[in-house]
Amino acid sequence: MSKPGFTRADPDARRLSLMEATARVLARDGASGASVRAIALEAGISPGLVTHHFGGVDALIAATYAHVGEQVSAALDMAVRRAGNDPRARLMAYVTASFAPEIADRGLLATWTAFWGLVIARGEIAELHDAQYARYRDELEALLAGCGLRPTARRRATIAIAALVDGLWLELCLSPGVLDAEEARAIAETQIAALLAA
Amino acid sequence: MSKPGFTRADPDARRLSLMEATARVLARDGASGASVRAIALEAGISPGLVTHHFGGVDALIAATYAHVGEQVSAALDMAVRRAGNDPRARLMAYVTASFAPEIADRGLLATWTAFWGLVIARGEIAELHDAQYARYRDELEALLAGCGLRPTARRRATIAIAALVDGLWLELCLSPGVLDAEEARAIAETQIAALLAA
DNA sequence: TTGCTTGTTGTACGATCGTATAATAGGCTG
DNA sequence: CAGCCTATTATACGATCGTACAACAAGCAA
Repeated sequence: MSKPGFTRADPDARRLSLMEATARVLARDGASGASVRAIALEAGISPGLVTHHFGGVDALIAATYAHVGEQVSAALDMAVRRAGNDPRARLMAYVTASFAPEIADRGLLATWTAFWGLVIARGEIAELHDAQYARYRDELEALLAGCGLRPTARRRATIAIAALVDGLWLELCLSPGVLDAEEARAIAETQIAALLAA
Repeated sequence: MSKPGFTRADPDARRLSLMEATARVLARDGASGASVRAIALEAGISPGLVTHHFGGVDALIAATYAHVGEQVSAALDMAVRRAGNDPRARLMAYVTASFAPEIADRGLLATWTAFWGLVIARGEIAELHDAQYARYRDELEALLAGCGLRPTARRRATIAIAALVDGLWLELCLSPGVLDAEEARAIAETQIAALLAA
């Protein structure tokens, strides 16, 4: 029983740990610091594995974006499930969860920022963003439907709330001193109330 | 009268042309493509001039951000001035101008994205963002005051509208297919009406 | 145990990065 | 015209980039 020089991991597990390492590097050093070597060092493995498992750095960042998006989506869904059955409470839980410390996080913004940079530089990646954002909007629209908003008004209300939440989230990440999560929640609640009253 | 190998430009003019070249490169190739050599090539000068005039690439990008911010601010002010004297019309002109093709532009988003990346990687640059965004919010708040919004409600209304406009602008840049400038304007108008009615 | 598959490492290569530096030359001053 | 100032160029250097590739070894199958 000699100690092995390295452990042979399941490919999926290795891919997962690489994506998590990428997210950490992105959060710490920003997009320009997310090199293959830095990510491999963070994950505790050799740089060559990035090519082996993902074929390239762009693909790894794209996969990381998708993975982080899944996590965020899961966290929001969890918040909705915990909110009980009242439609209005469910909607507010969804929105409020976006301002929780784990979501309105500068590191998470770094992941998004890096990905937006890829969207611009390489057009084909834009489809990934569109798909992810469409799903986000669909969930929001379903919650709005539950609140009794009539179908013709749903589309614009969905876009409005999504934009408002995105803007509040962005400012919460970039300038935490300007407003806090509670105020963001209060602002969102006021606007949502106005939308549902119409 | 022999043709000169290069023209000796006024330092301020050269700095300006370098910032404009940086914005173009950022728009075309994204943050990762904005290297000293690429920018110098775009500006039609030698790479060494970047160091000479700005001392480094980060400073050039920061200066470009400030410059582009000035231009955007000027464009919004111009829209307000053209709107006449009606306070409500002035506010809507300010907001609507944010969705104009020159502002809701993917290239402009690239500049912002690159800068947000710097904000994360190098904390001292965050102050520049805070200052710029504070000025933006101040202008918005002044327009809201003109509409007769009582002082205690101004702060939150300002943040709400700023966030909404930012979110709409972001989505307009990233996924032009989802909504257009006119729909963004209509959504903003509805929300603003609700805020002013309260 | 033996053999095979393949995850993993380490190294190496060419390209490109940011920046420092010396030489060049435009353009104004006297 | 002579002379200075400095914007500008061209080159060079070390570091780091992404990726390719061959050798190694972990772990399962037989």
